[in-house]
Amino acid sequence: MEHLPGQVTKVAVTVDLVVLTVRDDALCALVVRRAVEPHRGALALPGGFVLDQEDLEQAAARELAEETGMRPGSVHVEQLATYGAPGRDPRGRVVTVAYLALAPDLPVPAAGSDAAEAQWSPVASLLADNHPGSGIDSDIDRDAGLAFDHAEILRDGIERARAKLEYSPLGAAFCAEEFTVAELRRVYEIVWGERLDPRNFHRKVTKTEAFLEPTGATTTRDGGRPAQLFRRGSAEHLHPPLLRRAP
Amino acid sequence: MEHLPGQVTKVAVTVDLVVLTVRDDALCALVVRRAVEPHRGALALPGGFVLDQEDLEQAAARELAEETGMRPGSVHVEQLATYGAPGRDPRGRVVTVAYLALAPDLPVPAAGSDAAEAQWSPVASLLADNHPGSGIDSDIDRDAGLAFDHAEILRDGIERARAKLEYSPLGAAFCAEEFTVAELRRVYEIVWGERLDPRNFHRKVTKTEAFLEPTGATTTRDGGRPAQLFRRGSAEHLHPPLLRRAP
DNA sequence: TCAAAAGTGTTATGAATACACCCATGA
DNA sequence: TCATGGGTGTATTCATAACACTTTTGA
Repeated sequence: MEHLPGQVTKVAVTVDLVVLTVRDDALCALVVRRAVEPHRGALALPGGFVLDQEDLEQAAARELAEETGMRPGSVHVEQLATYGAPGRDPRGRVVTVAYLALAPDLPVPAAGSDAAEAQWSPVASLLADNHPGSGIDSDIDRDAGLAFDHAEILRDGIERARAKLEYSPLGAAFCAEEFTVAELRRVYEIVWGERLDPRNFHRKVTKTEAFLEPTGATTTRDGGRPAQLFRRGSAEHLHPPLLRRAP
Repeated sequence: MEHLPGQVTKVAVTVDLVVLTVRDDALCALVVRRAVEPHRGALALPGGFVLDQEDLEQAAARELAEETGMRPGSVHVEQLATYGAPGRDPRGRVVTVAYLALAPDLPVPAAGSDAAEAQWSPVASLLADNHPGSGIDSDIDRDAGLAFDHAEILRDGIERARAKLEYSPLGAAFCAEEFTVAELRRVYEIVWGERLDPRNFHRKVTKTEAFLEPTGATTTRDGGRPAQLFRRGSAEHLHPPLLRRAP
């Protein structure tokens, strides 16, 4: 069945994951410390090569499980974009398909995985104008920013997540199975870096059909008067959208 | 410099183009008739293999020029998504990075290109439930729907275009360099398949800062009272967005 | 003079904002 | 009883929807 023209360039394909969560009042991404060259010692997005006979989506789910121990069930995963500049990997031509994952703040069940220690890191510090790690000279890349073009990928992932909160119910993907309106609001505030009025937010998300599904239970874990607990509703879109100040 | 692990699967990478325009009151896509197997005789999206040392964006621009003769300047191109299911090309593992292009209704300057005849075709007929062309038995695939998974790619491209009209000034990418408000409105109406109030639409697009740039000239080509001609403005976003009925 | 489309004005409706206020709990 | 956050009510502002009406052309 192999009838591809012989001169066709063949390239290695990887998937890379932008796994975001909200944690300690900051938007955080999952990163691993690279154990091998290139960019050994530098931080990078988790990812790896796509296997033979493996779908891209599958590869992303597998890497997510392998490198972070997360169960696909509790995490939203969607394709982000593909990066294929010829020089992006010094080892040769590598095209990477980036995926965006939104996860609740579970303790990284890292232990047991064979990968380098995965850890949550605030995106602000990951992107704080470190030099894009083109560590050709130095032997080890510690503190040189994200490896490869992963800073660009992370930026794109964050922007996608921010935009999605406007018109989809995916903010809930950052919350536990059951959550209060205030917890969801804090997700919005942290992802957007913007204060929202608690009362108007409450009205918006509770009045929008099928956006939230009440569980009947309440909690006082946030202090004050008991708050209703909700699950994510069946709505796929938030219409009309909940807009940020100005994009 | 080649230090990729030897057992890494290498795959061929193509770019495929969803080139859309508005033409004869219908949303149309550019398709080519395949001259070689697989799916010989079937319609397919224009595209081709990414060359050695070529960026993905470059490859998309090159294919656009080669297969359709369009100049990049007059056409908006953006990455759409990547498709890599193991069985999507019978010749072997091929991952395709799809690009979305929005073009004005130029006569396809096809002549002179070495590719198969490119032609505009209404998307409604391209997607009218033909069997997804898995033409294993038949020798020639004429009238068997789009080749490969191109129907899925086309659907994704159309949905992206529809969504983008809501919050970006890209509707103008379907118009000539200079256009009237009514011409822009017809783009919206045809892409969305929905009637818009001419007067409210006029107000919305002309009052939004930097969305349209008046040229000073007028035209009567649409009949009736002369209409002002505009160019696309410098705005990158349309805020607040111009929403469809219900997504 | 008429049809046709451009463009303006006006009112009504609906949603977001801003904020006063009451409610229910733990400490 | 008091601090804390949950939740409701309401006036105001802003944007869109709906539509009457005037303007400017070609036929």
